[in-house]
Amino acid sequence: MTSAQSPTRMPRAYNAADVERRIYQNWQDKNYFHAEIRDGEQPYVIIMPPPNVTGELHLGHALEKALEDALIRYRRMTGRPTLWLPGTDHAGIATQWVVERQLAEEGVSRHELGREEFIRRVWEHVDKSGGIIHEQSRRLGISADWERHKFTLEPGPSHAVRTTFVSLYEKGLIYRHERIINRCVRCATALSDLEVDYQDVDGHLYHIRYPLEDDPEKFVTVATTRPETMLGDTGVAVHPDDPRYDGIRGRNVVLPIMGQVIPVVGDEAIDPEFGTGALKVTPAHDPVDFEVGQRHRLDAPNVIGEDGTMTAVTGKYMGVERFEARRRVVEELDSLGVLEKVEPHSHSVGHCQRCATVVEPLISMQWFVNVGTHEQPDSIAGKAYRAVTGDGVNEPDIRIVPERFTRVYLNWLENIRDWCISRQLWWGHRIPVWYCGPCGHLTVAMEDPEACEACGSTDIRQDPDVLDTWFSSGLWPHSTLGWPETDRANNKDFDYFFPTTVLETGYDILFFWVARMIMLGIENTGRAPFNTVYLHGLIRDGSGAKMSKTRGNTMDPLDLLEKYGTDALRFALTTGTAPGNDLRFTENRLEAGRNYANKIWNASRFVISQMEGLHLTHPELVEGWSKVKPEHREDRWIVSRLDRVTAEVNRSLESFELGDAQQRLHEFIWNDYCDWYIEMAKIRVRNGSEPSPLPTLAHVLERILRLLHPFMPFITEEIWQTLKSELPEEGEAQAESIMLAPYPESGNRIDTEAEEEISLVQQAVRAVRNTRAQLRIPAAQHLEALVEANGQRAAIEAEADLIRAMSRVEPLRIVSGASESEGGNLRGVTLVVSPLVVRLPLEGVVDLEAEGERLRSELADCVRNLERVEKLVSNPNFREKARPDVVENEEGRLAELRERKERLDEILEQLGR
RNA sequence: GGGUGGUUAGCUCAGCCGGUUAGAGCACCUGCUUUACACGCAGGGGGUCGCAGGUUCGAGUCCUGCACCGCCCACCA
Repeated sequence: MTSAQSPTRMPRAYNAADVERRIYQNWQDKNYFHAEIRDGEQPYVIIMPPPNVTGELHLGHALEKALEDALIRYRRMTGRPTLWLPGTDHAGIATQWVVERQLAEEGVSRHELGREEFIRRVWEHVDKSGGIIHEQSRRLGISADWERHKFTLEPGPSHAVRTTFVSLYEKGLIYRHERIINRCVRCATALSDLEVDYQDVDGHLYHIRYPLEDDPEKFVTVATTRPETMLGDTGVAVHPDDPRYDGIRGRNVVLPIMGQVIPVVGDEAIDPEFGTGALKVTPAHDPVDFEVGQRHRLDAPNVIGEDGTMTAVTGKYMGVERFEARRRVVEELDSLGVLEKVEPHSHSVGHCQRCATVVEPLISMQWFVNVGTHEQPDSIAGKAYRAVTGDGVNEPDIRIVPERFTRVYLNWLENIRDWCISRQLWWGHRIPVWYCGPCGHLTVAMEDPEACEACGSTDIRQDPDVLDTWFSSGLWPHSTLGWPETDRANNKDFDYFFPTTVLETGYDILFFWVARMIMLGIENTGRAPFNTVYLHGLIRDGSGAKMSKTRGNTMDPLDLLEKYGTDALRFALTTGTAPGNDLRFTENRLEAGRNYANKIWNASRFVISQMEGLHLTHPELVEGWSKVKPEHREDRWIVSRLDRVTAEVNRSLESFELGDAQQRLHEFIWNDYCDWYIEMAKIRVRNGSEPSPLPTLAHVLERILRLLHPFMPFITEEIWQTLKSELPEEGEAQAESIMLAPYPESGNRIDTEAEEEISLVQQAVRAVRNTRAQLRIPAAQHLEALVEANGQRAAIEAEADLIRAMSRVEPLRIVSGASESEGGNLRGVTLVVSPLVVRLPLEGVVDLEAEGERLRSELADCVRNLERVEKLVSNPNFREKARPDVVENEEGRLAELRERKERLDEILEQLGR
């Protein structure tokens, strides 16, 4: 700790907890996250998916925020005006449910409380716990523009909701209609098709006999999974061509229990293969039956009420809960002798996404958005469709990453139906429609009306329903930016930041949210709300199961960042996965992240300790780093590698390949910089030889920190600030914060010659180390070595110190070729790193017979390869058709293999003597 | 039923437009208190890239078929 070279400022191990809060506070205090409008510059904008107001941070949020923050920090560093706008969703049904549950504990229902008081209670809850998730998000280090935070229920977004409703109503795209919809009897509201989850349930198929009206001895047997609905049957349907029912179609049957006379109709929708081929038609409680009923003008009495109990229509069953009714109806049918049989039957049953109650399809008056079909050019669905496909002339406005989700999106639109947007809830945006008592007119208005706009009566009453939460979320990219105010003088944000750049979210809400934003965004603004949809996958546990509280396999991101550090968590979430793919998450990944952070910390600690107090002023450190090419070969090598990786990382970030970018950086930092370059540099540092490697060490480290900053913001800032204090007070590294420093661009310093020469040195060093390990020669023991340079003499001589130190050979003799080394007592192990030959005089230690064996097998390998490449290169087809650079590559490889073979032949010949 | 993804080292996964001897992390084996780091260093083993055809000078990568696993959507009474 207190050794002479160890800097006192940096502890031995990186301790994330010590630095994160302080750094984040500083970023916030300095207002770095706030986006400024800079006219003439193209902004980069991401609107954050708004979490539920009562939600708490989970790993999915952490992943989403890590990805978005990386994109945002990267663009901010490239100098673009960058906005990341956070927000919160009121989450109608979810929030209402939370508060209702609290009330239930107090033994009160919301109805007892009344609407006004209930809403007051919800606000109370929201005020208390509403900000939690964003407080938690801050721990992730995210650079969102908190000043621009929006909540769906605050005036701006609410005004957008109202404007949209009124405008769609006036365009005839919102209508009220009686329709069969999904109702959750627990939540007491209608649900959209998307809010219903289907699960296979083991049930029964009941076969029931309906006697013919005019011949009671005969009957039609129907099969159903829901016998209680038979109370509402108004027909029986069979296939028009089903010969079993010839002579029965067109006649009537008598509905058991109820005694009603209902017709047998022929309908194409009936599958003769299923059950008995006869379907009992309950138009009010099944979507298929509803359609059949419509086609044959059958009545559709609701026999199950909105509360899930049987209605008055059912007579003695009135008020009986629907599943109890099922039991009793089956019993009664059995006692009547019309229950033919009961078979076990597995089928899919819809459940409320929120509370898992079995949904009840029933006929009800609801509000819908008319989305039209994808083929209609001017329909909502049609425009949303063409935003992604293009219109045949222009390029599409929206690109989806990864691309495969484009088909999924289009496929959904191809089958879309009108969207039920009314919810029988209290928490949300109230539907701005007033019904007139006397004249029945509907007043739909921006301002709450005092009187009916048609007859002037003040006897009006507002629709009690609220809008689907996704209706307001669907406006999010424009409503958060101040739409409908689009005039620049009044609203610069919308004018400047819309359309947004990237919409990043999980693929699981592609339909719920992304599609709705595209539909409503285009409808309202005439433009696609974003250019790119970037989708991430789901986080799963180690065995691939979805994480859920009920499964008990969740991990709390706050615990994890406490234990491993935020940067480690972010690294763990975003590395080693491709866009849109699910991620199996284990603590292993976190350990790897923590180790990585520690590695960077210690490499930096070493470099900084060497620099302390020296006040280096080398040109590399002062200005035009990208133009300065260092003198030393290994310096040129690491700088060349740096420029390569810089180019790759930039390219990967541009194309949303964040995992790729991280992997490349990781490899460069750990292998090239730490394992090789720092070790090489130490030799010169120890020898005190000039020029010092310190400027290059510092330069590359500084660049590494900036390259890595979007992914690991805390540790990079912490080290950067320390490093900066040792650097000259001018140049790229002198921003106040690393997050304001420019993102590195690749310079013009790729140096293939240095890369090849250093690669030779590395191979030679590896070969010697390998030999040591195999022969169990202690690392401390020096070995004599002779290198035949074969054309690389200048480079090898220049790097001799390095080879000596890294492979611990001493003395090291360098000769031009084999002829010079003959006669020496250097028989032992011969290593071929063509064109180099490295000889280790280990006669006696190594069995010459075995050594010959090893070399012969190496030769065999070489020859096999050589033959393959020779064949390829001499193939006229290849020369003609392959890209020139590929041909050149193969030719280079051929030369290399020939050289290698020559060396091996030579050595084997000597050995044979 | 429609759509879509996967099958690559013991495990988890990268591998973009087809082009060196297929990679990473973890795990495993051997050695190492080498003063940045044992959250480490050095070295090593391990893959006929699901199967069968085809296209191509060349296929993990493209096409067809098959097998198995997964996800989404759908009006399976």
